[in-house]
Amino acid sequence: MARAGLTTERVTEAAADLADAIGFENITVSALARSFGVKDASLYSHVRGLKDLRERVALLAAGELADRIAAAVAGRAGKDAMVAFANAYRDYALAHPGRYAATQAVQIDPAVLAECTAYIRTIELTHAMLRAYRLVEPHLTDAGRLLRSAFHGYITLEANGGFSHSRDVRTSWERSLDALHLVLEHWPGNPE
Amino acid sequence: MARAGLTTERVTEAAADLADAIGFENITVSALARSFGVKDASLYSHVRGLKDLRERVALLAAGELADRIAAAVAGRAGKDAMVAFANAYRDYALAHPGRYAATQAVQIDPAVLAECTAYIRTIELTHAMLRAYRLVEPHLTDAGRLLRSAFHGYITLEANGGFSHSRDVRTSWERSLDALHLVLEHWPGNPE
DNA sequence: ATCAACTACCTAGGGTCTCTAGGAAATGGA
DNA sequence: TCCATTTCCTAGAGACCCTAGGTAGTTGAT
Repeated sequence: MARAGLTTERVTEAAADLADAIGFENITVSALARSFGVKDASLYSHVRGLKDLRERVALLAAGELADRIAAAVAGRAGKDAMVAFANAYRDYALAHPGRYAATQAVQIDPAVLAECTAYIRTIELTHAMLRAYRLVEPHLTDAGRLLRSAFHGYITLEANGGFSHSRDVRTSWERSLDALHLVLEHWPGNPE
Repeated sequence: MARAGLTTERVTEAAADLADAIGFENITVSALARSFGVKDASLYSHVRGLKDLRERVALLAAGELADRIAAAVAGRAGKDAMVAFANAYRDYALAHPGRYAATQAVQIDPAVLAECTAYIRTIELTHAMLRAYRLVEPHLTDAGRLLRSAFHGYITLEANGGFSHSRDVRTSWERSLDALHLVLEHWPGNPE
């Protein structure tokens, strides 16, 4: 009886790959076990259950996303940083739809979330990226929320076919980034 | 054997209510049957299956949402219309989280979508609402996409607890609408 | 009022999935 | 080599989706 060499990490990563392939909401313990050539029950030694598995995929993806963003914004400032942030975000989501869906679809246990820094890092990176725009609180928070909303919303709608095919999405996205840059420079109520 | 009086419409509506109560992704044929005091198999006379049921809920919700938006923007123009649109959208999503999730989570069969006007109406309403800003194509399309993205993203993040609790979301939302109004008035590349 | 046609709902059952309990086989260190 | 640990197994309960085919309630025509 040769062993498959399962570990929590390997199972999580395989689940993430599976999610990218067939959609996050379609991953099952059974399908994952099949992909390892192993019985369902075997996975329960490495993962508490489906919910736990999904949570792990979400945390994995959040970490990867934060890494990509961090690499993209490093050494940049102002509009340059904003565009790099946005594109890193969008590229990751389009390249890894299942992983990205995980970051959004999972309601993370607050206790787990406090221990994991991936989500917090993304927010911190957002604030750092906004630094050059010299926004003061509460405008900094408001602008950060709008930016993340716009990024997330755009990618979700794009991935779900919410845009008609009449206009190239890439170009449209870039024009939206121009618009967001403009509004960050002239945020209503923020002292010049 | 008293009858429950099931019809396709009543089943769909009950499913939508159930979705609002326990979450769209948690609705099951079994649970729905239980809520009617009926066996699972009985529902299959009215609905082809779970996929069909979810699709019907999505179309129901899309229609309701379009109605709310239409009522909100009627007789308004400019920023007034934009804010009314945004608030109608957000209020509906927060009041009916399951229904709203349905409009996003379901990949509608293109053939069905062509017959149903609800989704198209929302896009048309967006363009009508933007009329006062005198955007010319392709800026009109780009701005419409950014707006819908921002609305959708904001609501999704808010509903999933994506915002820390340090700043009031309602106020933050209103400042974001101010910002979006500003950018619509000065859309980059659009002739004044 | 009765009978036929239709519809609403049923029972029965197969298949997939989650998850638990407890057992056997591979692995690594003493 | 033998023991403890870990890895993977079999067995089985319970939930869910869905089909096939049967029964009972309702409706309309006669």
